[in-house]
Amino acid sequence: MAKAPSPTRIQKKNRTAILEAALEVFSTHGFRGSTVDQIASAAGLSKPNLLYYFPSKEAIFNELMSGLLDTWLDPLRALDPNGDPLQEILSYVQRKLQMSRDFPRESRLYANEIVQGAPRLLDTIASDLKLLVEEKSALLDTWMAAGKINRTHPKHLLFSIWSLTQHYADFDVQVRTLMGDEDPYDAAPEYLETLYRRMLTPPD
Amino acid sequence: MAKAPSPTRIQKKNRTAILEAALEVFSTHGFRGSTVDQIASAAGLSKPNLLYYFPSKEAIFNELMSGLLDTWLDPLRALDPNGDPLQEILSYVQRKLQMSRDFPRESRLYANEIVQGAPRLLDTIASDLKLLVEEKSALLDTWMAAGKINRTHPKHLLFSIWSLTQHYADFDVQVRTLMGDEDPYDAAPEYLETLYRRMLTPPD
DNA sequence: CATTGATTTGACCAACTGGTAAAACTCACG
DNA sequence: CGTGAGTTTTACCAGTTGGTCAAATCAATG
Repeated sequence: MAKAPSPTRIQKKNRTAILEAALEVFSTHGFRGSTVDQIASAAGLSKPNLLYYFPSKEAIFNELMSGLLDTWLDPLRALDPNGDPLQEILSYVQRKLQMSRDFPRESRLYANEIVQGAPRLLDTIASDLKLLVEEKSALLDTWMAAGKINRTHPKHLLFSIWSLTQHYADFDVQVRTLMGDEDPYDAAPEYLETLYRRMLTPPD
Repeated sequence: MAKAPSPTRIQKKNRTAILEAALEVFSTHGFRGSTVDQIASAAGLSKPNLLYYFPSKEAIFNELMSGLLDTWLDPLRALDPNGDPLQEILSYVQRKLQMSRDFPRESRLYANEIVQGAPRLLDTIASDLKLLVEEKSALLDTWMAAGKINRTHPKHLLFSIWSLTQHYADFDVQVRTLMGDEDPYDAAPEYLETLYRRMLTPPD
């Protein structure tokens, strides 16, 4: 089906540059707010030259998005049914926080899309993500039933982890403005560790 | 300075309709993604007619934004130094959650703006909001010093409250998709109450 | 009911946007 | 060094967008 006519050295370099530039531009202006010209010049190309590598603005966006989603969900997939429940969750929180620090643009790209109603992403959420969330919610449920962690609403627990960790990337401007010189990521790991430890550690 | 030539009945009605329409459109598409035409027809006006009431697209946006920010910060302002610390914070969380439920578009409008770097809002954040945050952080500090609530980073505490409560409005599509029939706001109040009670209640 | 100021409309514009076509150039390979 | 595929550029187009303007219409007051 898919023809793979061995991409040229130049092709590889330019496609990479375009996707990198597109991430930068899309994540700061959203899909509609970004122009092909912006992406092209950010990638060091002319607009028609960029459109030689990708058929359309939407094609760039889609390739970027599908590439992102996979790695984005990796930490949740890694939640191990055989590990120590509390440690598994705390590690998940820290890994997620680390991703916000290392890939803030990816986080903002995703946030932009969801805030605006996820018009180009709803299908993926309703299928792939929903499946994964159901699976991991069930896992959390068994941990709670076994008394390994405090009983609470598993989905709200997941939402809260996403929300708290991605906040540092998505609201970066606000967070940094309000914290002044202090780097938000200095205290964030400990804050979240404490929060979820107190929330989830069962009594005695 | 400001001329106030007693607005007509029609003027009042149309300006209100425009701002309502603009809230709807801006909050779902962002500033750049929204068109004057969209706003105009959502308000039941023609584009030139809309521009008879507001000089430009940006003017509509600014008026909307400044009107929003004021009410948006009211719950935080209401944090009472003389109240019971834990109760004050828990009430603040619930009030903020209530606002997400009642005014999700306002929340998304704000989120859109911040995620994209707050180009039209940074000044306000750096002055008004920062001042308020400094004041309330200091208040939280005294509560912690007095042993009324657990010691933690006050600004991260505030960030986490904003993040968790606004998440239900900003990521509404995702939350509802993943929760299916269940209304997110059924369990959210209790979840957040539990979370912050466990986080902040000092050991007897 | 006439007139004057407020409101609305239709026609229009210049800048921008996503995308196309074909000519021009570059580069690896024989 | 020639040649053909791969790459880039120049010129262009049609649709959209924010905004203007003068003419037309409406509404309240005397």
